[in-house]
Amino acid sequence: MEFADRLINWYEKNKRDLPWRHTTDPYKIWLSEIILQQTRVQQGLPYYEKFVANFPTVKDFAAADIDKVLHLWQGLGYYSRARNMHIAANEVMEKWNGQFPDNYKDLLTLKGVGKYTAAAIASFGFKEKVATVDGNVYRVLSRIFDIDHDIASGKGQKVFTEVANELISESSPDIFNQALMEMGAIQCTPKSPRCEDCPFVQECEARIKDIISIRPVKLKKVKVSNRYLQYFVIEHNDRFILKKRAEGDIWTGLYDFPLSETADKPTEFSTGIILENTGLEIHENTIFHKSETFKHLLSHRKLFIEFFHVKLQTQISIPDKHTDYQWMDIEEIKSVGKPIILENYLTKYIY
DNA sequence: GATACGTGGCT
DNA sequence: TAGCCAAGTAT
Repeated sequence: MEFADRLINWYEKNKRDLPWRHTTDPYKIWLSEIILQQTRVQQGLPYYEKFVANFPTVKDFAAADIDKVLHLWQGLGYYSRARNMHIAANEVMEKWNGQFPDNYKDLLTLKGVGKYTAAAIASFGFKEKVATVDGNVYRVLSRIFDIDHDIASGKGQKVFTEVANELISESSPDIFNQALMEMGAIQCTPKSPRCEDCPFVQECEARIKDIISIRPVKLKKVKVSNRYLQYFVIEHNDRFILKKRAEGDIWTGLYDFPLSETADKPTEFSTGIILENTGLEIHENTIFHKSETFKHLLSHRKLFIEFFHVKLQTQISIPDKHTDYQWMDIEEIKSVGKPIILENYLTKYIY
């Protein structure tokens, strides 16, 4: 039997029942694929359900308030995905008359839709014969065929894409793509792959050479650096000062508190820092509570975060130069997207 | 091509 | 613990 047929045969017997596998609606395929980028199925599932329920069509998504989109996305990470989806939804409405492009090339023009996602929508939604090449595919193909190209390199990605497009099923490219990724997800896993009942155990070159643990080859190593943040949780009459985070840094578009960042671990609390960074006159005796230091890991940063809860005795107005600051009550705070570490703090000390 | 961009699970 | 990884894309 051909590679594709054996793969699909395995898939039909072993596949998981996932909601986006019951639709060919390109909008829902798009939703699921963006959500699943760099994200485990178990983490993404509830978000998919939420987004489908809140925005049944791309028109609903396009018309939504970006703050609502980011709130729904809260906790999923890589928030540019949500911002780009909002842009892409509007592109679909304006440039494509509300209909998703029906081919790989045109799908690629949508914001946030790269090679993988364009191939996924084109094949799952329109049965176009184009291979989806994701982390699972790299792993499965690198092992079965002992391909030792670095998967982070452009050359490597080209090679894997060519191999996948040679293997892809003529009649069922969509099922083939699902099957190859499913193989990587539940059979040919990064650690402790289930080789015993793998349909390709006989010819898997990495298995034969006993080099499974070093396939795929991934050379790039992310360097993690530290950042030290001090947040000022300024309260008056059950309201708090929040600000929307600007472009060009982590958590763009989410809301957080006035902030002081230092290059090194902060040694002591300084009211001067608050004044300098928030423009707000705060005094030592108004500090109601200083939190423990929260450690928060991003993929490329290690954050050390302290929260200073300040209860103002008299109302102050926000200085003119801080137009991005605003007073919000608890209900408003709950309605906007925030970094998960802020949500954790709020749940522990404020809500 | 290198780097930025989240969060949570697993070892 | 620290590191790796999970259906990537933009710049």
